[in-house]
Amino acid sequence: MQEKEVTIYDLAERLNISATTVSRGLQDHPAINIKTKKRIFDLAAEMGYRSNKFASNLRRQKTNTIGVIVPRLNSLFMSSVLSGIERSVNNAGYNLIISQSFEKESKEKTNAKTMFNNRVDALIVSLSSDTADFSHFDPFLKKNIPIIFFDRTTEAMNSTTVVIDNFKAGYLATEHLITQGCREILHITGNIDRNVYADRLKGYKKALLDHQIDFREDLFISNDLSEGAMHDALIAHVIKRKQLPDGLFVTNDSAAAFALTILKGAGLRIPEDIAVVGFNNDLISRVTEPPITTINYPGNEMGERIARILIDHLDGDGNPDLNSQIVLNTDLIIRASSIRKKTYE
Amino acid sequence: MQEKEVTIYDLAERLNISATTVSRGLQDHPAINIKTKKRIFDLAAEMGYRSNKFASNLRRQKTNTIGVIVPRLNSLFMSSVLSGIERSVNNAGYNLIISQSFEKESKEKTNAKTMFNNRVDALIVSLSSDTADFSHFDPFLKKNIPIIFFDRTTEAMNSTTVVIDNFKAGYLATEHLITQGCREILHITGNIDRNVYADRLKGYKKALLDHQIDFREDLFISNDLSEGAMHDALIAHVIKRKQLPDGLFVTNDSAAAFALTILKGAGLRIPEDIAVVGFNNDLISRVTEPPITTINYPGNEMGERIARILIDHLDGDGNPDLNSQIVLNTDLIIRASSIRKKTYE
DNA sequence: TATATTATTGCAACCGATTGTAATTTTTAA
DNA sequence: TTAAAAATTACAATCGGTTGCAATAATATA
Repeated sequence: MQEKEVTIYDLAERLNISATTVSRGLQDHPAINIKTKKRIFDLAAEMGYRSNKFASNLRRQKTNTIGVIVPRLNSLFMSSVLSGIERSVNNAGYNLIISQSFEKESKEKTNAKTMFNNRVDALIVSLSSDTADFSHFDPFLKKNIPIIFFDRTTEAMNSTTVVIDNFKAGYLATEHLITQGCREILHITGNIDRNVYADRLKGYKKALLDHQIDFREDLFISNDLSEGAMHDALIAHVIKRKQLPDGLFVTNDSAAAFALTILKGAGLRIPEDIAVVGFNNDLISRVTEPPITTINYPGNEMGERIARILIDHLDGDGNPDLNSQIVLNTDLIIRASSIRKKTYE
Repeated sequence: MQEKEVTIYDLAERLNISATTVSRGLQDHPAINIKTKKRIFDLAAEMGYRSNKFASNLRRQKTNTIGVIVPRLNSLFMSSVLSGIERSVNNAGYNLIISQSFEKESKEKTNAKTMFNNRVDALIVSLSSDTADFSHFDPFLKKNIPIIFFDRTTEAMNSTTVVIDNFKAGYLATEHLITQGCREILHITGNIDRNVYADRLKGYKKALLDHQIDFREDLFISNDLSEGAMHDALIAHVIKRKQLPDGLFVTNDSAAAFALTILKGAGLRIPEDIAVVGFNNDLISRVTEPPITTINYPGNEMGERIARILIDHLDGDGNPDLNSQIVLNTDLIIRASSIRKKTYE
């Protein structure tokens, strides 16, 4: 039942030419006569030939595979990025192996090892929130396998990074809240060892500074952004203590949506009591009541950008200057969760 | 700079034994003396040896890779399933290649071809919504490569399928609305050539029947569940025509959330005017106002189940009875979007 | 001590494609 | 018509493990 696999030797035998010629013919090598190529392709199609990637990889020491390690797949942002990467990379003849770290350094290390053993030609990484040690990427560097970090990056390794301007985004979000009359703006974000959160925080602080508002430690919370964490943060630290801020800037839309729900559950009005701004422009930010003001995060564009850089590098002559810092632009998307002043006042 | 790759021949030479013994030693072959094994492992670690999967795959004609094709990654349900699959499959020493069809048959076909050429040991598929032709799976069948369909399945190929009881789920959702006093229940779902939507529709119809409510064609809409489609469906067909239903059962939570937002935007009260039930128990169903009653879809469990079946098959003696139909249980999760009667009435 | 068992290890072919170099054929130039 | 140049094609080694079978070493049995 199991059909025998067709090899270039089978094709060669049937065509009375050498396997070499078949191999070159299939690769459209210029040295092969066009008529011969046609005969090869025709027979290959007829016999249902498929190239054996392992033999090819083994010989060429290249896999045409790119590994991706991300914290999680389940956000609109992440799947947009992946979508962008996949499209570009596929067109260039590469495959993707995708894995999730589930925000854990240990899983990220395991994934990296797997990618390494699978001999990916390049690695694309968005770091897990608690990754502090980067030694799992050393093997790639040693073998000159390019790594690109995006979104959650690090300066600890000087690879290429692709990010948005998180500082600006944090600034815009905060300034918007200030413009809307907020003076006590709570900022809830992730592990500030991560660039994205650190930079947003810097933007937040700068906006406060520029508007003569003092930064207050008690208006800054760093947690894992889970529903439970948001609940604890808002209920225990804010609501029960009657330290009601008048603005809330949360570092992602899911967490912002949790926050919104929790605050409403506590009887607060959004945006009248507390104006809320999220981050990412995930679907979820548009279906809450009120919909959430957020930062647009151009995932697709980011993905395509990443792919292009890698492909140019891999298909080019591998020039080693693969450590540029690419910063994409972002915008603020204003929705009802933060509008407290008429624009035509 | 580029470090030379260490092979079993390097190890063999250093240990003064044959490559054969090294190979067997690394595989923990019983014929190899335990002391020899230790020497091999120690040296391997010291020299930074890594197995070359291509050479191994080439020789063994097996890749230890499992392919996954899904419509999209960006739903809590899908990423739960993948998470479940990945965990189990990783433990058993397999890798995953994941790709998205973006709900398009053409992309699904391309993905399938890629998987085939990458010689995955098995394929896991949730069909794109418009896949009507299944010939892209034929090559797998011919080569006895197992395929498991989950969620979006087909009976056109007799492979193993893993699904939830969509009929029951549809029934429960509908009956719940009826219990809440709804009599004109609009059902919006996807392409009913797909089992999931067809079965939910059957459940919907049966529930109506059991409660002496006639099925009305005008209370059934099949579309692509996008925001635009929901908008068109609700605005054009329902609201403008003043055919106000009193219940709405939407086949996934994102679409239900869109619907909720659109209806509220049109001035309708949920659940007083229209009670709403979604499907999947995605995060989004919990943050709308009101939160949406939905069907719990145990993604993780489904993923682990799929992985177990495959691994048992692959690691076992490949007994060919790989065409069972597995149906997982589901529940209704009641939230405010559908509660119109006090439970203690 | 001789012989039979059992435990270890190694030889050599093989998986299927790729590629430097050489050989052959075809085309062009003299 | 013949030598030189260009176009095609083929030989054979190579990539790095894997595995059937033979060979050798160690241990047990008579």
